[in-house]
Formats: sequence, C-alpha cells, structure tokens
Amino acid sequence: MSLRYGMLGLIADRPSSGYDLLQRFKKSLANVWPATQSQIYTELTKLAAAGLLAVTDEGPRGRKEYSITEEGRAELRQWLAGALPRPPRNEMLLRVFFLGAIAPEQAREYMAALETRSEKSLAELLDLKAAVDWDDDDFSTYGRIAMEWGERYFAMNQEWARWALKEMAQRDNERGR
Amino acid sequence: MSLRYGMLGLIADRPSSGYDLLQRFKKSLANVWPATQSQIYTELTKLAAAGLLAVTDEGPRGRKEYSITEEGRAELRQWLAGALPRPPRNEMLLRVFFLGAIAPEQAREYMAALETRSEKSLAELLDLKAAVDWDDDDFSTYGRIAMEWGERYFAMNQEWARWALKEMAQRDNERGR
DNA sequence: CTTTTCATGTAACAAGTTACATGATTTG
DNA sequence: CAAATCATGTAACTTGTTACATGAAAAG
Repeated sequence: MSLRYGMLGLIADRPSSGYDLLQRFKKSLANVWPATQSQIYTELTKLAAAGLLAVTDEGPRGRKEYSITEEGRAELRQWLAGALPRPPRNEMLLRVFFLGAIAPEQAREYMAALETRSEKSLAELLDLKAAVDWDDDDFSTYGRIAMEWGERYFAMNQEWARWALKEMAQRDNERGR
Repeated sequence: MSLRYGMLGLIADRPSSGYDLLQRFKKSLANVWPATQSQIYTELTKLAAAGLLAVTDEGPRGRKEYSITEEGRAELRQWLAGALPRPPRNEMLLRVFFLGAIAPEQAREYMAALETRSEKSLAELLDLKAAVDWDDDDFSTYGRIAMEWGERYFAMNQEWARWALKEMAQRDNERGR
C-alpha cells in the first residue's frame, strides 16, 4: 500500500515517467522502500485510472510523463497525517532468537557479519551524503533528516553487534571452564 | 518465508500446538515477527506435510502438539547459516521524505508522535525485561541480546526524533525572518 | 448455565516478487 | 550496425491480512 504513496510523493515533487520513477526509487528510496519495475508500471496505471495522477506529456518510445492531480495531493496528505505505521518485521532479529540452534562459532559469524555490514552501510551512506548536492527545499531538508536516521541506525547496529559478540564470548568462556 | 523458520525455531526450543505457538508469538516475537492465527495453522499443516514437523501428542479439543524432526532442524540451521537478510522496508522513514507536502505544524506533529512512541516502546520493553525470568539457556541468552537491540533502537529513535524537531524548528524560524 | 478460553480450520483479498515479453532510440 | 539505454506492459507465484466458521472444555 505504501508503494502508491511513495510514487505519489515523488511525482508531487516532480512529474516523472515510469522509467524516471524506477531510477528515483533506486537512487533515493532504495533502502527505505524498494520498488520493482513491474510494480511501478502496474501502479501507475491504477493511479491514473483513479484520477490521482494524470498523463501530462508524451515523449519518444511511448514515454508517458505523469503529474499529480489535486485528488492525488489530497490522498498523499491524508496518508501523511494518518496513524503512525507499525514497525516492520525484522528477520535479522528473528534469527538472533534462534542462534542457539547452531554452533557457537557459526553464531559468532552471524553477528560478525552484521557488524561488518553495518559498518559498510554507514560508509556508503556517508559517501552518498557527500555526493548529493543539498538544496534547501523541502525534499532536501527531509531527505537529510531521513539520512541522519540511517547514520544513527547503522552506528547503533554496529555497536550493538560488537557488544553482543563480547557477551557471547564471555558466555562461551564461562561454559568452557 | 521467515514465518516457517520462526515456527521451527520456537518448536525446536519446545514442542507446541498451534494455539501455544500463537501465544508464544504474541508474547516473545510480537515486535519482531507478528503472526496471525490463520497463518500459523496453515503453515503448521504444510510443515508437517513436508516432514519438518511431526504430531507427537494429541490432547482434548482436538489439540495437536508438534515437535521438530531432524529434517526440520536441518532446515532451521540452514536458514540461520544463510546469507544476511536484507533490511526491511521502512514506512515510517518513507513518510519523512514527503513531509514537505503537509503544513509544517503537521510535520512537527508526526515527528513528535514518533518521539512519544519511541519513549513508550522503550518503557514497555524495560517492563517486559524486568518481568521475564531469565535463564541461562540459549533461548534466554539470545533473547536478551535481541532485547538489547530493542532498547538501543528505541533510544536511538527517540533521540533522532528530538534532533529532527530542533532542525525543523530552526528552519521554520529562518524562513519566518 | 453462561462466559471465557482453548482449539482448529478455510476463503477471499491485497501486496510484493520473479520472470517473461516486446520494441524504439541513442551512442560508439 | 551492434550494444546500451530507454520505455512499457503482463502473468504466475508467494506471502501476508481479514474475515468467516465451528465447536469442545473449563471456570465462575
């Protein structure tokens, strides 16, 4: 359901074709709300049929550029003002619960991989942050706020994984005695 | 797909009926991997048909108790040792990107609600932590590690939301001038 | 004897993924 | 002219949600 709002939000910022949207999803929303090509085109048709988007230009190779309508804007605002979304399922944590089912060494590897990935993700995010040319429009402002969340999130994960590895090592030691 | 492993993991720890599983999901995995009654019973049937679980006891009111089989254990281990899961979609953050589409006051309310909820979730988690009687078995050990993640996560979210509110206020002030 | 809890199951729907399928235009 | 990029669309499948449907046993 959020896909449609992601699309509405991007198009509200700037009119786009399906292809444009696909690139924009990849570039700016990949880590927040991935979308596939197939999904985007299907939803585009539905949104246009519902009157939330309208084709405002056509280009070569059948390119259709969509713009948001007033109804679309209203729908977007309603979503933004709605009840807080519930936190998503977390497969990474689910696995942690069951780490007792594998050998301690393998469990350690899992946590170590999480630590490494968090570190890498953080580095990538910082690169991206440096590469983007930040405006002072709404989209940039809130984009920076979202990015700040990512930085804090990855840093937290890294620290937690490191802490967990220590806890696990300590427990293994005590057992060894 | 993870549902089945969540079920396998719980049953590996202790044989359970569908009803038991439903309670256990609610009690310990609700925030990590919610599961509905309908899903659980459907999957239980499939897992038994696939030989990953077996009915090892029957009680009153048609109660069937399932235990994990060796094949089931192997399947669980394989999942645990597999590639890292990708981070989930994040609707909460997706909304942040588009906060420019509503009035500043409403955007402020959204962030304030996030802050409040994080604080509340953290408090609830700490209550739960105090209520559980922690063993030193695997399940408790990794349960505590997962809970630690929750604590850090909610704290991080609260701090971030507070920071974002300041950023937003500052920007509004600058614009007002 | 009434309500709550225990207990299981099915069906319709919504959202997301993967794979298939096609073709025009631009660039080297 | 060959390859890359632009551009759109459909179908089958998987996962998850909501609602429907039923009934036995325990507790007050």
